[in-house]
Amino acid sequence: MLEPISPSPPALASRPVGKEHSPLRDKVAGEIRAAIQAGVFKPGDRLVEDRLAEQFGVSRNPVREAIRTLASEALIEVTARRGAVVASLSPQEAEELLEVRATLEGANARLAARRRDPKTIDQLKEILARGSSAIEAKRVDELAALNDAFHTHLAQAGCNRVLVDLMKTLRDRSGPLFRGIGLEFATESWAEHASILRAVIAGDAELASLLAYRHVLNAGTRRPPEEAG
Amino acid sequence: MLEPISPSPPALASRPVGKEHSPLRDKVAGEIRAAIQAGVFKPGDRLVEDRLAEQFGVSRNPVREAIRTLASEALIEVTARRGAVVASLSPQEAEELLEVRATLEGANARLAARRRDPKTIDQLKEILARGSSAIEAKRVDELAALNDAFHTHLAQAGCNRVLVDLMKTLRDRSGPLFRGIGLEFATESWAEHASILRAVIAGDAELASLLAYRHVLNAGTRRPPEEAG
DNA sequence: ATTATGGATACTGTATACAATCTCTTGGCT
DNA sequence: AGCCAAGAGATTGTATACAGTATCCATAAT
Repeated sequence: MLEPISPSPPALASRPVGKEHSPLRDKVAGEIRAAIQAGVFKPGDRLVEDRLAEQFGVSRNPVREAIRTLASEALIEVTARRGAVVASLSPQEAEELLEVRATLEGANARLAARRRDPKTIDQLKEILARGSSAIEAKRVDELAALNDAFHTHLAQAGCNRVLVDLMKTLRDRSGPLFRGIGLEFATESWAEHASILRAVIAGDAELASLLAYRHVLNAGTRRPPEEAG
Repeated sequence: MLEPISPSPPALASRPVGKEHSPLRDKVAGEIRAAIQAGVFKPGDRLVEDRLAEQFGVSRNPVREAIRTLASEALIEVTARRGAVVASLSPQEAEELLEVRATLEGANARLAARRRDPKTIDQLKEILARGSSAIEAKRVDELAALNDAFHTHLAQAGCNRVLVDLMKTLRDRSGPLFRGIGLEFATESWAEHASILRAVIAGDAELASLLAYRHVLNAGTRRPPEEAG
């Protein structure tokens, strides 16, 4: 998670002839994002450029560019000449965020139900099944990834790229709210996923929209206001 | 628009002791943003770091950071090792973008109607009146700014900061679609603003939402698919 | 003519250096 | 003891340098 980023995955012999390697700023941004999602970097933690640069084995420049990107995603908060800290969600902000997410998830579910793309629906069924198994077997740790997969594929089913990108950003941003969720919560949440998918398959756009909207708000209310900013 | 950015507005004698000056990256980002909105930089135009740095009288570093920010806002498109170009909106993308904008404007109008903040409503009335005058006097050039002001204040009336920021970003992003609008279009659009505000004042949340939603979509359909990407 | 090939040029990616500013501590004063 | 000031250290802001790629054009071969 916090190890140096080799200039390129040293695949075979030596391949400094970068061909399909992404810029360091992207790798760094990805690492920091992952660290925030995983809770390695907690809300309020300072992100010191020198420190990050050293940890990743790069210069400060890619780090600074990564910071700008993450700031635009509201995952971190940057104050001029004072540096960046991991964003905190005040109860107020959390509520606002969930309201917007709910609205967009609702709009997307409506689109998905109108479209009913068989391929994507099959993938959603598959994910749903895997989630159910995980819950039955009480493998809670897998559920965060499966939840993300479900929402990602549902977004794809809506087939609106602007919406896909926005929902992903908002989902990442609201991530800290849902870390370390219990089995009980996960079960309810997963049942809601099933209902949403049923409505989508049935082509019931308004029901799908309403269920998706409430799914997000429900998730918020199940979780008491915490993580003050 | 494209003149050098002095390290700080050279107010009095010399004030290198920066106190309330913003970083160059922000000024540069602002300048580029403005240039895109104003049509000085057109969709597809390349943004060469060296060139920008020289034009603004700064080094490439602030320019690069500004580019990351603008890329996150989807105002420009960056390809690794190939640089940045001003974003183009394909008809498909434009439609998707307007659908999302309409959804969010609708959600926001609903919130605004529930809240009915007197102060903000007064400001909206004022803006509406000024726009009407401008239309009567056929001062079309003022309308872009007034339109933005109306939507900005309507967003404030909704009182959801997440929504405010998102809608602003999407509005900027859809800006190129509405450049150089005719008086006829502006008149229709402004009449819709009046209806929305009436619904908000009446506290009719569902009507306000519907009108705001349609207002955005109407604006899109009045304008034939153009600006291919 | 068309397509390859080579190299020159332009541009982006990354690192390093220095300046400006902030933060925190130390010392002195009341 | 408590508070203000000065200075040292830490950190961000900006500029510059160089390396790695991409792009373009001239030239040559088919």
